[in-house]
Amino acid sequence: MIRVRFAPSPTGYLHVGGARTALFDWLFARKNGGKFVLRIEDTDTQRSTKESERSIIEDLKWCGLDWDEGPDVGGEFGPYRQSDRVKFEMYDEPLNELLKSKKAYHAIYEIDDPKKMIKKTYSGSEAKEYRKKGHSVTVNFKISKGKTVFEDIAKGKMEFDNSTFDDLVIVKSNGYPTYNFAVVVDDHLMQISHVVRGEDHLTNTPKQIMIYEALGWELPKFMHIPLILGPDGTPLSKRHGGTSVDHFRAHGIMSKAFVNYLALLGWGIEAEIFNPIKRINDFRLENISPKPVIFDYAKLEWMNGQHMRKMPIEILVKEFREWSQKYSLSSLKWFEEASYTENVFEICRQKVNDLMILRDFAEPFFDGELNFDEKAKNILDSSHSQLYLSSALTAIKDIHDWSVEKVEKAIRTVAEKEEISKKKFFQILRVAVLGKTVTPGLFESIYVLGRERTVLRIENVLNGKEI
RNA sequence: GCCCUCAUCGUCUAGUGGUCUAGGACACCGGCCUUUCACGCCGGCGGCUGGGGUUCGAAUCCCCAUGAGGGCGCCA
Repeated sequence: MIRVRFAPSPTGYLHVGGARTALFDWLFARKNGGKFVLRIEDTDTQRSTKESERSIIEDLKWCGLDWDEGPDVGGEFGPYRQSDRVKFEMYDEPLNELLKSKKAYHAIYEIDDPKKMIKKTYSGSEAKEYRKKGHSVTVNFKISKGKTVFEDIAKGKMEFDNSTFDDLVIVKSNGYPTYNFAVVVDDHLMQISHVVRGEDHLTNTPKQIMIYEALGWELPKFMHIPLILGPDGTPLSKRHGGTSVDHFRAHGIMSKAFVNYLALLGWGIEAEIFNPIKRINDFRLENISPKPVIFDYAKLEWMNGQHMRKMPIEILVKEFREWSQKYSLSSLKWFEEASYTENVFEICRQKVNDLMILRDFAEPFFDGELNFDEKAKNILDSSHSQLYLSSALTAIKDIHDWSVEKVEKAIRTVAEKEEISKKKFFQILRVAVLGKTVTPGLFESIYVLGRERTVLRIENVLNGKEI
């Protein structure tokens, strides 16, 4: 049985690198009919927060991932939060075994200097005495002599000389297990068969393997996937434009496109726009590129646009509604007329690549005051604009059989009759009707807006203070 | 400093000893379309990090150098 896990620490938002790792874990589990488990590694009592755990879970779900076992869904190997596992004393037995076999020892530190070790002891009672006197005491794992060798699925044979490692703290002075100890115990108890994680854990692996061996436990298979870097080749950070999944969500990237892009980063698949979930059968861990990848914001944006234009319009509207509600960007009155909304989105989606810009394009189509910016005001103030607009108004009122073609014909006719350049005339009309200089196609816009709204808007401009 | 990993256009990649004067996508540049902005279409620019080997033949195999990333926490 293949069992993989994603084990984030709830100390911040879900990072795009984490999301990609989780995606690959998930893909691997699903491809092989295995189990995907979510485990929360919150042994850092200072930095872990419930809010962070909540948002990580939400973002993972947003990415379309689901798990068979986890803190929210339970499972037979629970609990799935390390702090809970501490409460259940799940780390005590292996710890005592290491102590008993003298593969780990209590380290006693100077009272005023918790960095300076003054004594090692195997006696638990002696350690207790020191603790009572105010010393910090940790349990450290003894690194043995020799070499540690393992096979990494991506990188092949890995060999480490144990002398390059120092003894490692496995239980902190506050009693909590450290990462390197907790992962080993949990992965073993949860019967994880494949540890697929970020490359930042590569050199932790030999340390963990030594613990597995000291406990006489069977090793899982390991695979380390490369990290994601920013456009300048340094680790992806806020200064590059955002690193969290939430950042991209907030900026109007859609789940489908985001996951598509993450999958493309490193997955040697002969496709560009695709749904990773539908390509599970083509997924192989061995195909994942072994080199660090640079996150390309522009390509993600392009990909988002591709998905926006390809998806059924009602899905787009639904995604937009969820997005705007989550980020409190608009009210529900926008969506009262479903078919009108779909028509608006249909003409807007042709020209934008993310939900944020889609919102800018769609906004003027919905009821409310038009906000004319400087550029728009200048166009409305240009000579004879009033005259042109009243001609357009008359023409629009006279159109029979409202259609895009009829609208176009009527407007072009006015331009010819008034002997004004189409470019100029169309801009005046565009601004009068939508308040902006950049909009979807003019004729489509007027058609979608409908005669009533169009007429009203032109009349508002003609009667307004603008002119 | 020590240890580990990686190395094809600016970016993501195809390529696994001859079919490579290295293919695709994004970006960029130019053109077309055109009512704005885009989308779309067409075209262009652009790469095997360097040096040694192995071989009749190397982007592909080996070694060294260089560069980049990671690790060396009572963080994970």
